Amino acid sequence: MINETNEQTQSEKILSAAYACISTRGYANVSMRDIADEAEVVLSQINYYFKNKEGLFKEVVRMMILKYLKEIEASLKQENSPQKRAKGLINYFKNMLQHNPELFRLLYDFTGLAIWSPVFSSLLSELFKDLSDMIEKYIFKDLQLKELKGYSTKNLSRLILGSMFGTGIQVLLDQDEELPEALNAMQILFE
Amino acid sequence: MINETNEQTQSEKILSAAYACISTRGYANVSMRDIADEAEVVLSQINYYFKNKEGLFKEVVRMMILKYLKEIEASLKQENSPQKRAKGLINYFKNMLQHNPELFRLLYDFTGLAIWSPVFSSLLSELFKDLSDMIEKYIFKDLQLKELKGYSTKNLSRLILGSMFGTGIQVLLDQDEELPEALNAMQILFE
DNA sequence: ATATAAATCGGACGAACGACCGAATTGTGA
DNA sequence: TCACAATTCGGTCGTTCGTCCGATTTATAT
Repeated sequence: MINETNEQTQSEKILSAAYACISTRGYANVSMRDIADEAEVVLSQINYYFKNKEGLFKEVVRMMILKYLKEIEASLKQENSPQKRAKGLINYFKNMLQHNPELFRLLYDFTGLAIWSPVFSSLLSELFKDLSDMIEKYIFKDLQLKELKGYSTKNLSRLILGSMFGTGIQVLLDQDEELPEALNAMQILFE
Repeated sequence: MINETNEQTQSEKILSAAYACISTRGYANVSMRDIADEAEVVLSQINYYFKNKEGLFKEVVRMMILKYLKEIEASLKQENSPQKRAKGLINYFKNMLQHNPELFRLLYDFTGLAIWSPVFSSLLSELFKDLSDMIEKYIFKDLQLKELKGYSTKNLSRLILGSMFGTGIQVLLDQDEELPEALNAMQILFE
């Protein structure tokens, strides 16, 4: 009997454990022994399934990327008007920061890793591009040009993505409970 | 003869070397031996002057914080109108990303460290607050309320700071030379 | 049932790390 | 000049890390 439906394979257990460890403690503070323990698996199993630490981390990044792309597209296509879609995106981010900050920490952490490692920089760079394209597609496609005030929708999308990211990290660092409301101000672009 | 003007003391040499190493290779990829070599100093000297690795890194962070506060305030007070000051701030950021990306990398790196370490989170959290207050003071103080469209100047300042930070990291990851222009779109807030 | 492959296991390796120590050297004040 | 403190130096200690290996167990196909 292979792969009973409600049971995780070894490699899945490892991947889940790695995801959990890194998102709660940071990639720099997690060892392969930590992950093996969390997965209830012997250390050498990680090398068996993922070759080395970088191979495992790459899979975790891929997992995270899929999660972001899926969730954000879902939050964007819920509504119809550009304004409502922007609001939906903002709410998704505020919600994540409040109830699932680990996911945002993971993004920040791996983006930091990507700064110094070419292997990860291409992965993360693509994620930011995909997210920006998604914002452009769902929010700006239907807008009349006059509302863009001379700025390209590509740049505006990058700016919106950047403002969410940059505000998010401030929320994470600051215990001020009002800070997430700063994200609302992004709607000023559509008024 | 103590501390000849054009000569660095040992602790200054160590601090400069640490700054250089971390800003070009990331704090996670730099060892105390690397820093000692760069500073042309024996390893144990670092412990003598800074006690331990954390003590040294804290001083580097303090150094970086002063640099940011000083340079950004200078770029803000150059102009007089809120619009021009915003433009000056944007230009400072674009300039830094192009000619001194190490400085931005340093900020991103230590902010990432701050996520997981309480010691650094208070330092970085204060920096973001100070920068946000600075933006509020220099850009929004003179603006009429009607231009704020119901959003608090505090939140708008956080959003502006966040959009620069979040756009900056995208610029760093992406080799697209047009991307820094996305920062210009921030001026849409003042039109 | 048997041979072969896949998976699991415990353990060991060399390398790198931060911290620390005692000795040697240099500087300072009486 | 001398005693004492500050500084500099080379080296070592214990720990942790990622990787790798050989042996054992389990699954698969003939």
